[in-house]
This record gives sequence, structure tokens and C-alpha cells, in this order.
Amino acid sequence: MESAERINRLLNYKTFLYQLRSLGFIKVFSDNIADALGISASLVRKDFGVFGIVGSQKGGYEIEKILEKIQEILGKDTVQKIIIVGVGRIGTALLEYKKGFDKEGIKIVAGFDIDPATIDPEAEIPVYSTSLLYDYIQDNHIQFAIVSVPESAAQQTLETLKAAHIYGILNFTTLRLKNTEETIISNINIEHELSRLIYFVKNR
Amino acid sequence: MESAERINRLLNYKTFLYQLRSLGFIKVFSDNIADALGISASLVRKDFGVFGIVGSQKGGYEIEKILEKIQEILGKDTVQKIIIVGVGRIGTALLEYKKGFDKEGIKIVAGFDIDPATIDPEAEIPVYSTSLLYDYIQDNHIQFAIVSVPESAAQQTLETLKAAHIYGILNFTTLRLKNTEETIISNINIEHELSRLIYFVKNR
DNA sequence: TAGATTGTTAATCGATTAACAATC
DNA sequence: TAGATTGTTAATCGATTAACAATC
Repeated sequence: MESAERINRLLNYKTFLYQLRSLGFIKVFSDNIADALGISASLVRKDFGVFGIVGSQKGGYEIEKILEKIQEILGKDTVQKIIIVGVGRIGTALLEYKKGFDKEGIKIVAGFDIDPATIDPEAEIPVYSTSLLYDYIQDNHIQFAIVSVPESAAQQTLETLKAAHIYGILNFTTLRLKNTEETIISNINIEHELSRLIYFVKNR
Repeated sequence: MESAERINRLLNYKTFLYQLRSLGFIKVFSDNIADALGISASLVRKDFGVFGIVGSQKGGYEIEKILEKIQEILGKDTVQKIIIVGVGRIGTALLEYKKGFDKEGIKIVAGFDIDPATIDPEAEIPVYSTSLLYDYIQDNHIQFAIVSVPESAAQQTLETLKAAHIYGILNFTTLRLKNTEETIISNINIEHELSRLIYFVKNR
């Protein structure tokens, strides 16, 4: 399996190459990509080598071919169903990503919340009571969840998800849980991001 | 300057030690921290060495002392003023972090939006017209901004912020900009985070 | 003292870069 | 052909780990 850093770069290549393509570009050199992303051309070619992306000494790499390969590596041929647990401000904001997610084969299929005022099983993306969470995951073979509940509900929510044998969690709460044998947890901590940014500005 | 990874761990130490302290713990061994965070005890001690955190061979490290040192390293003695550009769903969600941010010496002082219905200069955290953005930064010596505008406004917003010589940007748009001489940009791309999570689950 | 933990050094590991032959 | 770029190898760099003397 490739390192997290390499996969990050792969996603950055993808984003950049989509932009280039939309400008009408057909081909690209490792040098161009390196400059745009602020990394070395060696690293770009090394990554491409690892991922089996080949170019030619004449015109570099075909953007279309790179993008196809990247989508294949990322497994974008199959749609992944995701649920959002906690449909507060952040959860609702994420629902707005729907269009962008759909394009990438990521489908938000349902939300869960304890607030009766938020529950709406008839909505385009239905929002159910959190009490149905465990059964919903089982019945619909859900593998991924975004957790955006308040701090106080975090522990309970994460434990229910683990108990339901979910495979991957994107965790927006500040509770920091380790991966288990079955479940990979990816933590997004906005306060940490800000603190880090401030640190690097101060020590620049 | 320390590596981004070391600073990340520092923030994780902080979060974990706050938890421990709230449980009544006074001291901690490098081993405990390592287990909790899933890293090696060597690395914990190495980090502590680098940051000048010392313990004793008897009772390990004093939690209070570690936390003080970390706050000092992160420069939490001075309050940092931050603005939010784009007060849509995500921007509003971030305003809700206020309490947690305040505690960490991060103060959101204003929001900016183009939508007249969102503008409210009398609110607890005032929201101004984006047309005032540049002057506000100058007049109030703002160093940090969170950008949560829609895709279509991203380029323009980021350029205004750079022109105003802002020092640090936390960027929630999918536009990926490089750091400049003056401005450090930290990109949060939720679609990338999800794609990466899915990749690692599939290739686990 | 015996046992346990820190602090630090040297060894290891892995990721990035430099360099260049092969190729177009 | 001359010039430029890929693909790949070896060298470098930096981060992590193992090991252990010093210390309590």
C-alpha cells in the first residue's frame, strides 16, 4: 500500500490536471506539474512510475490518460455510500457538498440526528433518528460515515459506528480515536489546523 | 523550525493531556502517551527533548508542566485575531467554534459576505460586506483569515487577501494555492480526505 | 538495592532528490 | 542530428526506532 503522502499528491495531481484540462491542455510535462504543486519533477516522475503512469520523451504525459489511471487507482468506478451522523451546522454544510461528491463517486445516502426538528425521512437525502443508526448500517451495508455530532455525543456515536463494523470514519469531533482492526478513523480538527498555521506563521 | 509532523504530534499531546488532567491525573509516562496515541515511546521522549520538556526517572512527566510548555511553544500567550470570509454554511459552522477557539487564544473578530441578507455589523461577531475586506485587514492589522466562500469567488478572495498582506490563510475552497513569500496557505479539502479514507479502506 | 524510566546516541528505515542513460 | 524529457538507479536526507547508560 502506498504512503498517505503519496496518495495526497495523487489527489493533488488530479485536481490540478482537471484544471489544466478545462483550459484545453492535452499534454503536460513532469516539470509543469512540479512547478504548479511546488514539488520536484523527480518526485512527480517517481510517483507516476509507482502508479504505472507512463509518458513519452516527446510530448510528456497525456492528461486524459493520467486522469483515467488516477480514477482507477482511487477505485472511482464503484459508488461509495456514506452517511452523516449529526446534521447540525457542519453536517448540513457537508450535505451541500453533494454535487461535488456525486461527481467523485461518493454518495451521501442518509443523515442521522437526535433532534426531532431535524429528522425528515422524506427529504432528498433523508434524515433519520439516531436510534435507527445501527440497523440502517446493517441493512444497507454502509461502509463509511462522517461524524459531525457535538462533543457530548461523540464517544457514544463513535462506539455505535464501531459496533456496527463500519469500515471508515471521517471524524469532525475533537475526540481523537485510534484506528481499530476493522475501522479506519480519519480525524479533522479545525482548531489544530488553525493552531498549526499560527505556529508556522510566527516561526517563519 | 520543527516539522509539520512534530507540531501535529504536539497538538495531539496537548489534547490527550487535557483529557488526562480532567480525569485527575498529575503525572504521566512516555509509555502511556505513546500507547494512547499509537506511536512509540522513543518518539515521545525525542519530541519532548526537542521541545525542552523534561521529566524525572522517578514519576515521569508532570502533566501541568508539559501543558504549560506546549502553550508557550504554540505562542498561546497572545490572542490571534481571525476573520472569516464567506459566511455561508461552513462559515457559520465555524462561528460556532467560537467558544473552543476563544479558549485557545484564537479570536474570530469579523465575518465578510457579499449577501446583503447575511451582513449584520451589529452582531456579536459583526458580518460586513466583502467590499470592506481589504480596508478592514489594513485598519485592524489582521494576520489570519479563514476562507469559506463558494468556488466561484475563491480566486478573487484569495487574491484580495494576498494583496492585503495577510500572513496565514485556512482555505476551505477546493482551489489549491501555493504559499507565497508573505502568506502561508493551509488547505482543507474534505473531498480529498474522504477519497483518501476510501482508498485506505479498500487497500487495507 | 532492585527496578523502572528518562535522555540521548547510533542504527535503521523510508522518502526525496540528483544524476544520467535511454529514448523520442 | 541536436535537444529535451522520461524512467530509473544510486545518493542523500531526515525522521523514527532501538538500545542503553545515567538516574531516581
